[in-house]
Amino acid sequence: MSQISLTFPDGNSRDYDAGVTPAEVAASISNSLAKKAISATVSGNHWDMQWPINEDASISLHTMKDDAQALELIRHDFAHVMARAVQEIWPDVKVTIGPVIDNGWYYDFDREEPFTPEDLGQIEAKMKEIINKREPVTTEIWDRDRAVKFYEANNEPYKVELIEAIPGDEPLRMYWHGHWQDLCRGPHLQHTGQLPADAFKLMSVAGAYWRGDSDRAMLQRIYGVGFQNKEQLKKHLHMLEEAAKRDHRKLGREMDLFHMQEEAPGQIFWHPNGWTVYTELQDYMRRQQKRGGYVEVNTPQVVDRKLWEASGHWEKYQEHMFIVEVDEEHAREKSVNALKPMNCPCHVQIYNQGLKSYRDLPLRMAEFGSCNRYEPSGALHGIMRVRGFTQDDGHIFCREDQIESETAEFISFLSKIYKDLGFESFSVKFSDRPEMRAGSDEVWDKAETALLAATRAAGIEPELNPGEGAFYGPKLEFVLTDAIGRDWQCGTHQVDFVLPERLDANYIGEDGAKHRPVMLHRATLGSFERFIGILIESHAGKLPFWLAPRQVVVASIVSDADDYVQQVVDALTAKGIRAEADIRNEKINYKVREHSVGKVPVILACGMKEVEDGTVSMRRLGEKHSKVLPLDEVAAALAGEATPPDLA
RNA sequence: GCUGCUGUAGCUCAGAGGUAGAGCACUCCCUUGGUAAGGGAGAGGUCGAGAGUUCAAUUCUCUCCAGCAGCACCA
Repeated sequence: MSQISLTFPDGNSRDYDAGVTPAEVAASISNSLAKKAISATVSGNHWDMQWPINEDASISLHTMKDDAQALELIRHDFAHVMARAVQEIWPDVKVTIGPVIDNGWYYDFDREEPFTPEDLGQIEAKMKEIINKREPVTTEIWDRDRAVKFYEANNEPYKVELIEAIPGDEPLRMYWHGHWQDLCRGPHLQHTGQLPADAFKLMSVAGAYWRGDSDRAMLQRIYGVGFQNKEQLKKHLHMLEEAAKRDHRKLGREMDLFHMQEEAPGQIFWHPNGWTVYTELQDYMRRQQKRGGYVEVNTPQVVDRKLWEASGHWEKYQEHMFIVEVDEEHAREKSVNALKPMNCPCHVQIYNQGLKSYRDLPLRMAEFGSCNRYEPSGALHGIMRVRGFTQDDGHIFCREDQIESETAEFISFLSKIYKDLGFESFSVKFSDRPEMRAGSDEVWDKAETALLAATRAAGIEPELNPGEGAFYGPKLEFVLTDAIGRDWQCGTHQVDFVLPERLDANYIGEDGAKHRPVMLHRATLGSFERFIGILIESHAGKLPFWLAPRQVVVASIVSDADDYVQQVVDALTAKGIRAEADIRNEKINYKVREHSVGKVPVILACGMKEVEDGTVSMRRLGEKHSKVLPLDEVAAALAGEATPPDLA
């Protein structure tokens, strides 16, 4: 038998017979390592303890102390054990797939009856039973025919379909967890007893389409979370509880920012506090846009379907538009209109007024564009996904050779703004051509190449998001995450060769001939609604002082200080600070508590001592102690903090 | 839109086949209190909407509406 050489992390190497498994390698080192080992990395690949190694390689053996490998294996094995538990309890349930995700795993099942929360408890108990049996995990390679026949015999149509979708004729790997088996790429743990029976929890059941296709069967998905030990599980569950406190829907109520109600689903009633945040942010954006060389415009809300047909939106998005029909009773002719679902076609209309010269390009046109989209009911989510919203929209009409510089400029424009708003880092995704699209492949090639090159030139290597582009062009998405880690697209930058063509936009070039401009669609915040939702969650309601709707509450400790409180409020207001008096007949403790819950950043308490000395007792949100300071000093300092970052 | 769950006072929630309760918030009174809830009294609800079963429905059934989680969608 031929020999191979395995190199260990410490640089030493040893010879083994070809076909040696990591389990045998571990055993050759020590008994305890053989027991503790969970998997190996062999020449960079995560390797099952049972898989043979046939050539020279580097090898490192993993134990539960190696977080990345341990968590992957634990969660993956939990998924299998859960599926086995489900089939042991309900043998008629059909299995599908069960991947590892952040913090845990899920597994999709086909079962007539829905799983209930009580079922989850039963499944957990069965899982613990399986884990405690410490049964070996074993693997075998099968050919396709055998696997297909096996699953057909076991009445597992989803597995048959999965196998048939695997290209080529490669042999398939099967895994056994005790007597239960599943088609699986692996790797897995050595035996079920390596799973921490006290470090997992089944979280929820939800529907999910088979293969992510809404035309196919709706399966039942069970989500679980799993960790190396009980403490980490506890920590995770605690983190979820804390995250729930940052939910913008909850804080929106506590801070009296906005509300929503049945009569206007997916639309927001902004209260004075929330509207203060909104307008403060809008003022900031307006200043940024001016500096960025944009001209601001405004366009109609109700627009005849003819324009949407011309732009191509009618065909693709008709179902998702609010339709406004005007009948003969109201007008001489019947017309069908749509509430503007986006601003681009309207901006082209402005562009198309008068002849444009190449000297006019790039033309950067911005609008705080109010849009309405009839979003599917299930998509609505607080103020993050709504049916009525305002984009900080903009379209840059430019020449092809300006795409790169305009993209670079936008990325730096956006980065500066995100930084000002407290987001030092964000992820960038590049989405290319979707299946249903307008424009020829040549045009798409051109647009994708240009956008990607420009992004890389700006020093960003985006994550690829295949097939997720807009119907008229590829896009960059600037993604932020909410309190519990859900991703939300905020900023976007899209290259579009299609709309200018459809809506016949052009300019006169240096050569005196007509040319087609390129349109760059871009939004920085995305929509004020979503961005404010993210802002609230990421700051846990403690907005930066300049954005805080109520910046200072001046509270009297005794009623003899009421007049002084009013003087303090006046002094702060004169400096542009949003200050209000609280001279209610309540104890200072009560006032402090109430305004802390309301996330007011600064409370200035005034008793007779402060009245006599011309001072205030300042307490900042979250701090335990207060400081007595001269009023002038406090007013000057707070005025500085109240200045937006771009004006400071 | 799909699967599942939920809908009772402004908020958080309890409740039962015989037309409802708590805490906080609100109003009034007492209290002038030094940094996260002082005390008392009062007011407040077509129990999401509609239909059905029943002597009787807020409670059971169905339909619709809205919300929550996930999926699908996201110009």
